[in-house]
Amino acid sequence: MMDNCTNLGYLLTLSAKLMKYHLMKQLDQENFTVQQWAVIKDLERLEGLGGAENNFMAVSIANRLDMDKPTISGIIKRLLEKGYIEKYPHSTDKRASILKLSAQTKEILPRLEELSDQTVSAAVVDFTEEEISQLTHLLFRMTKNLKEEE
Amino acid sequence: MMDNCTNLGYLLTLSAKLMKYHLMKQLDQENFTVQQWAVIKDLERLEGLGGAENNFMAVSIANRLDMDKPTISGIIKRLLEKGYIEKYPHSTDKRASILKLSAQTKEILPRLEELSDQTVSAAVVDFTEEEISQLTHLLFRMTKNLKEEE
DNA sequence: GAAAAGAAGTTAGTATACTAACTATATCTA
DNA sequence: TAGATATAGTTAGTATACTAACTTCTTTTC
Repeated sequence: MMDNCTNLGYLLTLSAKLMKYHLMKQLDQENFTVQQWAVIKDLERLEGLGGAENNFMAVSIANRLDMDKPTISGIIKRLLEKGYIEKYPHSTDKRASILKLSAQTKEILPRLEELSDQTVSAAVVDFTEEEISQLTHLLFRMTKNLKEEE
Repeated sequence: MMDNCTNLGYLLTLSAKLMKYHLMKQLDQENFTVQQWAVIKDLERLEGLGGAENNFMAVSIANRLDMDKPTISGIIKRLLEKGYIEKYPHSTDKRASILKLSAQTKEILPRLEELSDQTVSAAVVDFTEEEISQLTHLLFRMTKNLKEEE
């Protein structure tokens, strides 16, 4: 039982690392990192839903993507520098900013989506639909267990 | 299909990150990082097998743990600084060093093992033996697919 | 046996993940 | 309404993951 668990921890870490590395290689073609893509993807989803401006604050993005504030602060800084997102003042909170995707980014989004999908597809190339569902379900439960441990 | 794949990528990354964070918290009690523990664990396993001295070179450890040379170089440097490992000259290759666990580290190993096992156990607390085997198997296949993509 | 190619490890740089501490602003409490 | 507490975001520091380039040494080639 314990041997299996140790192997599980190692395989989880290794598979996530390999997946991230492959995705990094793909996104690098368009000058994005994996984390930058995750932020872009999150903003796209929220813009599609048309939610309140508070959803576009750095702290909200950080919460949704399970990131630390200094981490999201740095990522946003670099996305602003690259012109991939734009920053607007919050209507009532002077501390906060509202972040939006730039036109340039919206234009390239389908391409990034494609690159991302290719990576995951390559990882499960020989999986059945049921196996993919199973893996997703098991990972979700694991995530839930770990979050409850906090 | 594509939605499920996107969710899979996200869950894989998230679960690995949560697992690593929990392990980090545990190992921090003994002033180890997750990567340092992985290196220690790898050396312990090899010392147990009593293999050739080449197995204890930095490049060999890097290969076994799927790490880059600069990365392993930095980790080993910090482990040496902490006194957790010791460095000896290679018998024939002046470029290389042989790395061994210090007595201090060997003493604390059972404790680190326990902390590590606790983390993984917490993640699969409500899993059956079969589910753990299944998850391990699916992750292994995913890893294999991604490595073949290189 | 000398030159070319390859390998072990390090350095420099960028991006991130995290803790701790900070500034400025908002909210809560007595 | 003033002081206490909390929050949004940033800075500083450490550790890591990666690319590129470097030094030193070993192996291969002609």
